[in-house]
This record gives sequence, C-alpha cells and structure tokens, in this order.
Amino acid sequence: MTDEALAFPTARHDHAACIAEALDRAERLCAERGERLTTLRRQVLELVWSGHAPQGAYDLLEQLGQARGRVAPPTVYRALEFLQAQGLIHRIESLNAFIGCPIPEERHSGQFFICRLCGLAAELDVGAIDRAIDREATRLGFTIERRTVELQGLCRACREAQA
Amino acid sequence: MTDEALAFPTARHDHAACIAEALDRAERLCAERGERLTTLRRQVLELVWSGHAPQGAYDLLEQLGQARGRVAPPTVYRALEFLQAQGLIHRIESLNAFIGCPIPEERHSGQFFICRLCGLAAELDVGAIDRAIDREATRLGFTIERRTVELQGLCRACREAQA
DNA sequence: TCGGTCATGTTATAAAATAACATTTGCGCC
DNA sequence: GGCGCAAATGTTATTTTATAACATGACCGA
Ligand SMILES: [Zn+2]
Ligand SMILES: [Zn+2]
Ligand SMILES: [Zn+2]
Ligand SMILES: [Zn+2]
Repeated sequence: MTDEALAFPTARHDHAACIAEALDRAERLCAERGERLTTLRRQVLELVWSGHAPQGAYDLLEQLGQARGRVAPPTVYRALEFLQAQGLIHRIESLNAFIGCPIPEERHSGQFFICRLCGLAAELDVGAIDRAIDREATRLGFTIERRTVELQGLCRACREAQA
Repeated sequence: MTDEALAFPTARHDHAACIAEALDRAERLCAERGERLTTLRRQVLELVWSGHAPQGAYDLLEQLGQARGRVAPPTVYRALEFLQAQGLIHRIESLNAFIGCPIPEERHSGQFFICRLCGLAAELDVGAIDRAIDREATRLGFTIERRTVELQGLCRACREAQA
C-alpha cells in the first residue's frame, strides 16, 4: 500500500512497507476490537500480503509449512476465516484466492481489478459502481448483503508490454 | 423467462414456458452457429433451467444420472463448458453453480442478484453498472476481459416474508 | 490454581474440477 | 453405401479446494 492503496500496484514500490503497514494496522485494529491476532493469524496475514496477487489457500498452506513444520488445511482455513471476519483480507471468488485489504478499518466489499498476466490485483472502492448497483437493487426490492465485483483482464503495464 | 427475462423470477410464473423457450432459443442459436446441441448438452441445459436457482455441477450430475445411468463428472463439465462457450449459461462464481441465460443471443456478462433464502437468481444487464465499471477501468488503464458481478441478499418476497 | 473459553492440532472426508486415454458418433467425401 | 477424420462422449484416476469431528493446548479471569 503505502499511499497507492486503492490503485493498481506499481511494479517497483516499497512492498516491504506495504507488509509492515498492513501488519501494523491489523495489530491496532484487533487490539481496538479485543480480538486476538495470534502468531499463526499474523503469519498467515503476512503470507497473504507477500505480494499484490491473490494467494490460494494451499499455496499459503505450503509456505506456512516452511515456517512451522507440517500444517493441515484447517489451520490455514481457520486463520483465513478470522482474517476475513476482521476485514483484513478479501476472498476473490473467481480465483478461489485471498488478498490483503488496504483499508480494513472500514467495512466494505471492494471491486477487484485482476490482471491475468502479472496476476496483480487492485482493490478499489468506487462509489459510482456501488451506487449503480444500489439503484438497481432498490428497483428490484432486493436487499444486498454481500457484493462480489471482480474484473479480470490486462493491467496497463501488461497491455503495453503485449503490443 | 417468458417476458420477465431480466427481472426477478416471480413465484408463480409459467416455468414450463421458460424451459421450452430456453431450449428453443438454444436450438436456433446453435443451428445458426453451426454448433451441435447434442442430446446430452440439451439435457444438461434443460436441467440447468429446471428452476431459476443456480445449479451445482454435481447436482446436475446426479439428476443426469436418472435419465442416463452412471455419469461421470467430465460428462457434465464438458457439457457445461460448451453451454458456457455458447453463452447459454453463466457460471456463478460465488456459488460454484450454473444458471441459464435468458438472452443468449447477445454476448454479455450480466449482473446476478441472488436470494440466500429462496435461492432464486435474477440476471440483469444494467448499462449504468457496466458503464461505472468501464469508467474506472479506463482511469486505471485496465482492459476488462471478464466481469463477475454477483450480489447476494434477500429478494423482495423473502424480505417481506421475514418481517 | 481452577475452570471455562477460545485457538490450534489431527485425522478423515467431502465437494468441485480436471487430466489422460479409450471408444463412439456424426459427417463430408468418394 | 463405405471410408476416414474430427468432434463428442465414456472411463478411470487424480488434483484441487474446503469442511467435519474430535483431541489437545494456551490464555484469562475468578
Ligand atoms: Zn506492495
Ligand atoms: Zn478491502
Ligand atoms: Zn421460469
Ligand atoms: Zn446472460
């Protein structure tokens, strides 16, 4: 993150700072809420934040295995469930994968732009998109509880590299 | 469908007509395109259209097993792949399920409003939503290839029944 | 330090999807 | 009609993703 939260992650930004900031915010948030960000949960969050590309649960599982020996699926899934409940990560439905949330303080669903070449994903929270959806829901009499907005394609860098 | 295409399916509409129309349009479309809507594919499409709730691949597999004995997963998945390629069905990512498309003639992604109580799903193609997303993509320099917009919650009927 | 709750470990299994190869079917061509 | 190819389906095995159920351990207040 570090300032480019809610934009497409640039190729060369200080990602160590992203990770550090994400972990700090997670600590603060959990403290405020009286929730326990245990070592395991913190490790999983750190792994999710290892890049700006969504991470699969079994990738995380394997990486986690390096840090601690032998880890079973429920270990990772439970941590992911906690992190999701706290709004610290989002699940990308179209990829069966997870990504860190740059603005965990506010509850939201976000819109995800995901590049199929470099794998990077940008989370945005564009009011205009939400409002267009809300208007339609109102017209239908539909009460929205959960939103999934995922756009896949090519990011600017990858499209330019293509040509 | 039968007229209420792109609206929330009403509790008591002539669903037999929906199915018949969907199958007719599929026949016509495939004929136009020189594609083969085989018996198997037609059966799977009919099963997907058995209601307006998204159907899981293994549900379809089981139902298909009634018509023909012993069916293996690839059989159903291949039919679903074909139907998707022809735009006759959409995959609902957040449910790992499939639903019939009411307007298969036009290529589109659609927005899905899915009720968590009755399970019904409405496909809409709201220009305002697409445009709001497109504007953001342009701003980012992102080229969209595939859209996933799924809203889950309560339909009007279920919300009213709740109260 | 006791007792309860929440977190994690462990084992097994369910659910969803695909790979790889064999067989059959449909269809144009002779 | 019979031949040969390509597409569709069958078959078997396996991969990937996710959860159920129960055991053990850590933390925290009384
Ligand atoms: Zn970063
Ligand atoms: Zn977010
Ligand atoms: Zn109907
Ligand atoms: Zn559609």
